[in-house]
Amino acid sequence: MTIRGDTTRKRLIDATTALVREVGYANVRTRSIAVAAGVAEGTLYRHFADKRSLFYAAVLDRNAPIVAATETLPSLAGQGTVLGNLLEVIRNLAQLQQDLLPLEQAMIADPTLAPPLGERAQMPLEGPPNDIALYLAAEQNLGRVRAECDPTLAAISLLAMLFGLAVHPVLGNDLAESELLSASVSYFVDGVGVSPAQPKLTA
Amino acid sequence: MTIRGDTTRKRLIDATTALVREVGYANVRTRSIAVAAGVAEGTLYRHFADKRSLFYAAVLDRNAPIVAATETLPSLAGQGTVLGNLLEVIRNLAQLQQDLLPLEQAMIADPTLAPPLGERAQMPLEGPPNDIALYLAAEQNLGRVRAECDPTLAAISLLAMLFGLAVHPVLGNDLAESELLSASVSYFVDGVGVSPAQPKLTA
Amino acid sequence: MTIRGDTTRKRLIDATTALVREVGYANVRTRSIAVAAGVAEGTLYRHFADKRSLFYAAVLDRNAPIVAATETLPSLAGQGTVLGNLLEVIRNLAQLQQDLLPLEQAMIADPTLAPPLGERAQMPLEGPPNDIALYLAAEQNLGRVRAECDPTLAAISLLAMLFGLAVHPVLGNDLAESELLSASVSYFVDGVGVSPAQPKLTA
Amino acid sequence: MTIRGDTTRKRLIDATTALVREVGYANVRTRSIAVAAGVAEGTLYRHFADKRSLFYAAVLDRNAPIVAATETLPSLAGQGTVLGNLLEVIRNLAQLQQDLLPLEQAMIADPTLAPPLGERAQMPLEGPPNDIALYLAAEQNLGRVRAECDPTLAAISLLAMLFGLAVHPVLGNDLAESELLSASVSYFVDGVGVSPAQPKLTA
DNA sequence: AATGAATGAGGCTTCATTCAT
DNA sequence: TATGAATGAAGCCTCATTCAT
Repeated sequence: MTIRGDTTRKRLIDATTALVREVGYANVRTRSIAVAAGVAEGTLYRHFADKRSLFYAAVLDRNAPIVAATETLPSLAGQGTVLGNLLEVIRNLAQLQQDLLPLEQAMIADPTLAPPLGERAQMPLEGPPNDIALYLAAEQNLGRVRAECDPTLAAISLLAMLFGLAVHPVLGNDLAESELLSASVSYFVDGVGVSPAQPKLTA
Repeated sequence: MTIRGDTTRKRLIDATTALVREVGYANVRTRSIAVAAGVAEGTLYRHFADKRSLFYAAVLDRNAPIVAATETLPSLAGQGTVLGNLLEVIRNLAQLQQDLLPLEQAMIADPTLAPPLGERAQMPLEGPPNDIALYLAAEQNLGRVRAECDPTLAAISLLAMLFGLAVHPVLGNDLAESELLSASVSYFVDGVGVSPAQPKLTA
Repeated sequence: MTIRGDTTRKRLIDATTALVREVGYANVRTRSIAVAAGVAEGTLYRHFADKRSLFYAAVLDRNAPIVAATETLPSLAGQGTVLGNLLEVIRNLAQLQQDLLPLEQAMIADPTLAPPLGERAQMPLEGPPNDIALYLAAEQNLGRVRAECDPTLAAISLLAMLFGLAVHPVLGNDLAESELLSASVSYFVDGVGVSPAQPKLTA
Repeated sequence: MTIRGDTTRKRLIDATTALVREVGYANVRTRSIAVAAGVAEGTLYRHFADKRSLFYAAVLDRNAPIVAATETLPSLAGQGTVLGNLLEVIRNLAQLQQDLLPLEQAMIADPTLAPPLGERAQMPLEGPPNDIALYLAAEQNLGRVRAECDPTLAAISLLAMLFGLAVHPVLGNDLAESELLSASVSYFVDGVGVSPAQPKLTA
């Protein structure tokens, strides 16, 4: 592809992301995408096999920085506090998810959009759960995470909570900075209960 | 409505719910609904103004038992354990959500489906967050939930987690009975971290 | 189907036949068909799965009288003259082929239109070649057709000639009544050559 | 045209012929032609005004050898046998027609492809009917063809038969060598009938 | 109330052709 | 001359909805 071609491709992806966020995938028309991208409708099909493929390209495009953002998490084990480290990462993810979420939502709501096997590996959140699980395991070795905790299940729980919070429009759009998010992560790390039977001592 | 009419209405709703779960809202056709319900296409419009209304009726229909499922929770404060009480309720919700979730998903993914103002009050999960918050507050008064915990935020966190777990097809379909769910609730109550600065001893 | 439905179906088929003859299959638009039939475009798809199916239905519809036209031929063996009998049948076929030919042409020119296996048995000319072969065999038994003649090959030859004549716009549209047609059949029966080595005697 | 240009032109024509034979004219895309010819899509329009012109060029290209194939026929009058001479020519034509036929078919099936007036004169089979008619007339003078035979009509009949046989996929692809073809020509020359009223004895 | 044929707007996609490089 | 990205008109088909029966 030439520079011109790459530019067009990028504009199509950006237009798609923006439109999905605005009106939802089901209401995004190829016509609208073309108009928003400033190209002819037919041009879309020089760059993507069909509407669905463009949609995936958009998801993957947006996902890259998200995956990258959690890659460094495991190396932070032992530094700062567990809560601080997780909160930092989750905030990052929350921020980036703003773009990704509507796209991901559509995929969940419409089985037809199930990703082709070849691309599933790079789909959203493939990296983060793993990175978070690795981090929790590392902290577990250092005694800063409870021994009974299953790092994998815990990572899924945490991300599920983030997803749930992001989806439900309880608050405005500033989830990343919201008190709700930090409170949630705090509950995840420290729990809400007071369990006398479990004397949590020092690490 | 005659008896026959009520029956038809119910069959249309059930057919809708089933189809949404099977193929996703985006792929549910009024034709399919009519066929599944065993009526003619035109009949649908005798019972519902349009497809969207039928969809809402289905959501409300499925939401009722979910709302009921948490109603008794606040009265359980002080009995059993916090973890046990929450787990029981969450499992119930997970079970009941199987029908509702796909419908709710569609509503979130497609702005066009934003509920008409008149019906918004009865929309999903209006009851549960409140009931759970009431319960947590009651337990807080009893000293079984940490004082720093905000009952409302905590209730939202917990349900967000449930929602996230239910939506993402991480495991099989039996979330209600899964280890993942109980582990998640456990982390919510007890936390994953070992916080030296907070010697949880007193009640 | 109701009477109303059958009527619509017939009108669609007639419109298709007419349009194919006028502009060729490749240039027939579903829109044009609908307009010509006096129905909405969508109606077409209540009666036929797609454009191709409508096309087939039209072919089969037109083919029926053609097949019928040759069915009585074998029973004429021994009556009149061979030339007369064949000419009569061929003229009939030429007449009827006026509608069918453009449809058949399209099918030959476009491999995409190859008939589904289920319908192939009823495709054009399945009957005629057989009927003509039977007739020639019967005449052969009566000594009015040369013993060296292979009835099947001969039937194919004759129909091929008819097809070729019909396709090539050598003359106007009145092939059935043309001198060319009768001359051709005459050559087929009597030959153009004068072969001294083959003393054709009495029957 | 430079040498390169001529080569490209030839490759485009060959690619077109090959594609029409493989997938049918209706399914030949300018894109496919360009790919098959190993050039860019735009290049096609440097050598031909449009797709239709390329198509005609291909027809003419393939028609040349066919026209040539019958040129010597008239001079063979009186030599060998009438059947032998015609069979030889028809076999040649059958062989050569393999490329031309699909192209010609498309032209017949699609009125849109009616040749521009300027090129009509050189259209397919302009030579053969004439050559064959000349040959038959010459043989008629020699007494080897029946006096009642109209050479022009007979030539058309014979070629129509060839066309019909070639178009209909009755047998495999080797019509030129098939028994069907030789039998057909034989019927044309000697007839299938035994006509008592016409004692063919003299030359 | 029920039926199901008919409607028709509009979506996705194709593809011959153009044009800047 | 060649390239190939871009164009945009137009086709086939879908499907929620209407309406005569």
